[in-house]
Amino acid sequence: MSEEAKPSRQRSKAKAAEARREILGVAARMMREIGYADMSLRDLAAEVGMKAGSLYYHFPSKEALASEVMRLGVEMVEDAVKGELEQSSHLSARERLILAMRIHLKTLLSESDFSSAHIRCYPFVPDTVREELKAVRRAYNSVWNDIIGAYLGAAATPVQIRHLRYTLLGAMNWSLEWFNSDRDDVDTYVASIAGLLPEQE
Amino acid sequence: MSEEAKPSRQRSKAKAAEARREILGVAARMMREIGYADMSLRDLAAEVGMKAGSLYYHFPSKEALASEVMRLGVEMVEDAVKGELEQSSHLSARERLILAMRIHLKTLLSESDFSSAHIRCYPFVPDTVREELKAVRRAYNSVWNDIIGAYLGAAATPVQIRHLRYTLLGAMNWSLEWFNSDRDDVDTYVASIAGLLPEQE
DNA sequence: ACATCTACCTAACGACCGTTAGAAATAAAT
DNA sequence: ATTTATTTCTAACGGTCGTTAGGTAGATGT
Repeated sequence: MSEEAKPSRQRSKAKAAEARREILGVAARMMREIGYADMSLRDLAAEVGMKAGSLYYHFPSKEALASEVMRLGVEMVEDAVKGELEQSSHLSARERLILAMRIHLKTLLSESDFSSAHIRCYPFVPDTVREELKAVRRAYNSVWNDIIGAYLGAAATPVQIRHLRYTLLGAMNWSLEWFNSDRDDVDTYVASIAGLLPEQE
Repeated sequence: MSEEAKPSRQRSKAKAAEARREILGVAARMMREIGYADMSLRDLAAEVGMKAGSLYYHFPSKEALASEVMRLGVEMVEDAVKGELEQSSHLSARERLILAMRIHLKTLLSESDFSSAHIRCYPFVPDTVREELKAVRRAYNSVWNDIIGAYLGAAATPVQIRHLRYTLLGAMNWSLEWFNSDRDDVDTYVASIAGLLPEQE
């Protein structure tokens, strides 16, 4: 309530923040669709109703913009997965794993251009950007290590965990290459993967 | 033996063919490493000891060059997988599936820059190139449909086959993002995936 | 010997790129 | 009304890109 009535100094800062968010959103979509290299700042600016130079009021460089898009992409899936898992402590380790897959896939395929932009662009983004993303990526990896470790049980070796993580994340992230929301359904595909995961004793 | 003594008209044509092959090989490696957009024809030419314009003696455009690299990439895995399967008709459907995975992965990770270039660059290559690749890609997909169909048995539905294909190809192709030949081993990873594939009755 | 063909080079064209300095516009504060 | 701060624009810089036209050195053919 007091938000809208605040002194106008705040309003203008809110305006800048909104422009920033819009730039990030458009950048995420463009990176997902055409990649980092082919995303020109002139095209990006045009889509948010600006000229290329004006973007530099909000971001110091194309690399910094892309880096933020991709960092948000990891944080979004991580928050979604962790948030859902916290509400589901009553589930079995296997059910929690399957739940995590469903959330990861839903975020990727229908909710976050940021996450899909991260996955698609990571291999070809400048080294400096990849370096900046190392920490968030490791954090998200460790989330999956926990989930999979709990599923495989105490006898699981680190390499077993790592391999299963690669297999499952590969099976999920690869969906960016084929998933068509007109034809495909996230829950059906998750069930299909889940069929490969036996109950552990 | 008569090859080296052939009239020099042949020799010169062989020279051109060799330059062509070298260009293709370097292009494949560059596409895998830095992507289609960041591969400049000047850099590519320099690596084969030419100037950029000279590439146009061998290829009509960058798109055509990339298209040929990627087409060869599919044909290489396809030939490797089909060749190995033909020599292994005595194996069970499950064993044949696992064998196909091993060959696909080996080709991808240690033998063919062409195949990995295809996988990595496909999402961001010009539409015209993707269009040209539709046929070879469909052909390779149908190879996997056959293998997986035989594994799942007569009761398998098309969507079951498709989902398992996506899962397995995703798990394999994703290895381009993490596989490190100093630390990882193809056979070990294949065994890990195979552990998820139960024997069918 | 001369002519032809092969494989490459030189030099440039026009287009687009990320980025920057400084002006202009818009809104806010006094 | 004037000053101040915020946000965007203009216009350009230096650079790289794919591509092309025309030239050239050397091998080949007659």
